[in-house]
Amino acid sequence: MAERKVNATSTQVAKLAGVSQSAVSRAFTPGASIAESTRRKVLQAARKLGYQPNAIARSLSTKRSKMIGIVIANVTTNPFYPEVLDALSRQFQQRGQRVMLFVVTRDQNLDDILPQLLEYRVDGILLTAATLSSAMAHECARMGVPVTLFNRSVPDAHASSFCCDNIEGGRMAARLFMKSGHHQFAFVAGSHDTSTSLERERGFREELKQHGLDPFIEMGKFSYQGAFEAARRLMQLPKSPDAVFCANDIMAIGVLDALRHAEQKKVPEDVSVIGFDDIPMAAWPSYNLTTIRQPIERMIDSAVNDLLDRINQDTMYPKQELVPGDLVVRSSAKLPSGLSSGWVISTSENRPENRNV
Amino acid sequence: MAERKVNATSTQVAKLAGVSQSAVSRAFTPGASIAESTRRKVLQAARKLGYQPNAIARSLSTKRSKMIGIVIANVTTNPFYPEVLDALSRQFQQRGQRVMLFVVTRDQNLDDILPQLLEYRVDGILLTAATLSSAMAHECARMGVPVTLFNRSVPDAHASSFCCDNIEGGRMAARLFMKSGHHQFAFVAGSHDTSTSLERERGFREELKQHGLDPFIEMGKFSYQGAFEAARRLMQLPKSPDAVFCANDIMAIGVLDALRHAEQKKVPEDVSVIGFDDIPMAAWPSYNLTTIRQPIERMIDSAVNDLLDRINQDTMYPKQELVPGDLVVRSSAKLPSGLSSGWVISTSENRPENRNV
DNA sequence: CATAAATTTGCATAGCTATGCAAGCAATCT
DNA sequence: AGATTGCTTGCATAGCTATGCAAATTTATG
Repeated sequence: MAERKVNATSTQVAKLAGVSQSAVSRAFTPGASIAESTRRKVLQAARKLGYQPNAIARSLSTKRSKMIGIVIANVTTNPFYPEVLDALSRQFQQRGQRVMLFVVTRDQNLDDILPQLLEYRVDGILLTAATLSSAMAHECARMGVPVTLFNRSVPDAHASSFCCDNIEGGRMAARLFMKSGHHQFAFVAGSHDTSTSLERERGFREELKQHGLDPFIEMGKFSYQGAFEAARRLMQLPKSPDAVFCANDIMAIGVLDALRHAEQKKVPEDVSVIGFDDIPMAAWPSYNLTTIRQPIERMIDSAVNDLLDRINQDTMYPKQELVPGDLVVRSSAKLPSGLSSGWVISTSENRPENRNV
Repeated sequence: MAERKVNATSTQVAKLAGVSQSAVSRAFTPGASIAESTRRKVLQAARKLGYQPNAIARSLSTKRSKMIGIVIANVTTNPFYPEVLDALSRQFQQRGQRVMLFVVTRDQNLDDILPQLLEYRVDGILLTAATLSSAMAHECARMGVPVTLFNRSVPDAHASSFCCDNIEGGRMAARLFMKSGHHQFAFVAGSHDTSTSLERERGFREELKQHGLDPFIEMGKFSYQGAFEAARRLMQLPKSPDAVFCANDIMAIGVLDALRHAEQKKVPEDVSVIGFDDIPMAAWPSYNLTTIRQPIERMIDSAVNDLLDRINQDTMYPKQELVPGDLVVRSSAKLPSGLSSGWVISTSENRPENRNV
């Protein structure tokens, strides 16, 4: 590795091409004022020297890093989040933004890591499965860095937020259970301090309450294993539930496995299970999970657009958006008469399941 | 968002603290020559102005961005990779490096995206589930940016590479199958141009060949769905296999589901299945997959250490490391006499399965 | 107390690119 | 031909921090 040439600079390229350093800069700036002939000269010299513009220097000069900070949690415990990360990364990439990534644990304090993003002068911040302290929200606002929350509702008006309509999702689950004649209901929660879990629980509860019903609640810790154990506890109850709604799919799958393999229950004959998210595994024949689908692509599109818009015009106000989820009917929950497996029930239209992923 | 203060600079802090700009810089540089009393003055002024050092400017000045470029694929199709990403991100974070992330598809050409990393002057590059053209390897070497491959063997000597011993893994699978009296063997490949799949196939083949045996090969496209279909094709064969080794766990799970739900086969009574990776799902009671475990943490540790070492001393040569995998015995493959489920067979020791994740 | 040694400080500059401005130039119009 | 217009170009500087070096200050030593 002897030759380790030091990186060429625009000045060196300029010298070789016989032009000024400004010309080199302009040759690499789309839309800059430069004659086609000199641009060619510059590019040729650049190629000869292996020159590549220095994005760090550019960032310093333009005060735009073209980097977005993404903070994400649960990436190994819930397949929904790799899906989100993939879509986000692809979108930003396509819109000319780089991604600075932080993978955190649910209990990790963001107040330590947001400063690290701000230090690099990211143009915007996107938080997934993570919450924002209001001190930090304020700090970001002060630095003029817009923040968007994905899948968490917003603590104050300093940040945008894009969520699935969790409350309505919970209601849909409750309605489906009731229509198909269940009697004992249960909710397997993720945690007691996460808006997604709380809201799904609330919708579920409220809808049941209108019929004078009340669900058991068990804690599934947002994990397969936690939900597995929660299901076992539920089955110990004197009046064990025949309808279990879970705060997400990975927990629903844990519940299914516990029911079938540890409790000798048949699904959906003995117990019906509904999840939330519609991760790819939900469609596997081992599970065939009835669930509320979050329209990831649409949600991500909105979130990315909002963030980039707010980066480009700092007059814009943060926005809160609620995207409706779709009930995907498969066979982990008993069907009411008139409904058959393989249908997607959305607020606007119903259609056979036919997913392109 | 009226007040959007412009970010404070070290010069402003210096003025307020009544010291020079250099003093401010030194106050934020661990180990710099500065009196404790002035450091306190500086920090106090900094707090008052909400000053935070500008990492972009620092990078320009020090010629170290403290950023690592990570390129990763398959993040939604194989749970192994979220696991890898999580570990990598955590490790780098802990060692004071930021992560610039690119999520790619398997067919995407890295030659378009590596320049984007180099443009930001990342200190090093880590590629996972992605291959490196030798032109790009050369380019990185020329820029003095070390590259490490994770889970891909190396195309030339310009990059380090950390892999599980795939060939030996394939051999272990073949030996287990043969010891427990199987007769027809099959391998479900990922793709024909990926070193992991090719090497696992090679080990499997070679070991069988020593006993005059030869496996069927089917293509599973590195996905659940692809392997599901591959399994169905295998079962159409006149002498359908009773022992199927898959290039990874997610495909093994696809095969299991196809056997059970589409082909009415019992596992392992009719067909034995072995996977590779030991993703968390492999331990779920629905699957109980016998598999070759890749020791992720150990591999990541080595890879991260190697990369950081090469960043700090450019005299070091790239390294190729092969980490042995462990055979994890569960119940998706018939057991030879004397072996019981729940054991981990490694090259150095055998022990009951007891995993801390 | 005087001197040597060690520590702290500020000055000046490097690191690389983008861009406002004025000057240069060619093309167009009258 | 002379005046206008519009495009290109280079100059000079800003953007923010780190650091070698010499000067200034403090501490230790005899």
